[in-house]
Amino acid sequence: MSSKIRRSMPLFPMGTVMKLTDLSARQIRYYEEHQLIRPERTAGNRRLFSLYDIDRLLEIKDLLDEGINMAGVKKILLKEDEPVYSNVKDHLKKEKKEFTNEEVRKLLRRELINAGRFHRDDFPSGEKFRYFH
DNA sequence: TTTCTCACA
DNA sequence: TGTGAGAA
Repeated sequence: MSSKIRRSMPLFPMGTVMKLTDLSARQIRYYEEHQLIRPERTAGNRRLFSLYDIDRLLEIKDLLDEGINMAGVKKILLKEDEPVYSNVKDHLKKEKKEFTNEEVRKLLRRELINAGRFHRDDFPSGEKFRYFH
């Protein structure tokens, strides 16, 4: 899936992100210090944010509005950064094992099934796949 | 003009 | 978190 790549594409400068998220440059840079976002840099050291970064910033803002402090926000968002098998390829890589076409199809099917149980907050520990948004 | 880093009456 | 200085 290339949409994932496109979401991570560095596109927007600070000013645009400030308007889009209604956050101050100070806040945005502060969240970056806390590893909540990882914007790229231009040759001139200017930050370039991706759609994914903007989405993260909006989530941070929501969590903060809900009264959660930075420590809490970090715990929640960094948790999502844990090795997550967002696609079969990553899963295969993690397994260090060759999969037959049939096994790949099984994984894909399971992935689609899981994708369906979207806004259901039941993620048993040990769950191989997790989805957000 | 915009954004960056650094620092704090 | 805000804000201002000095640089790029």
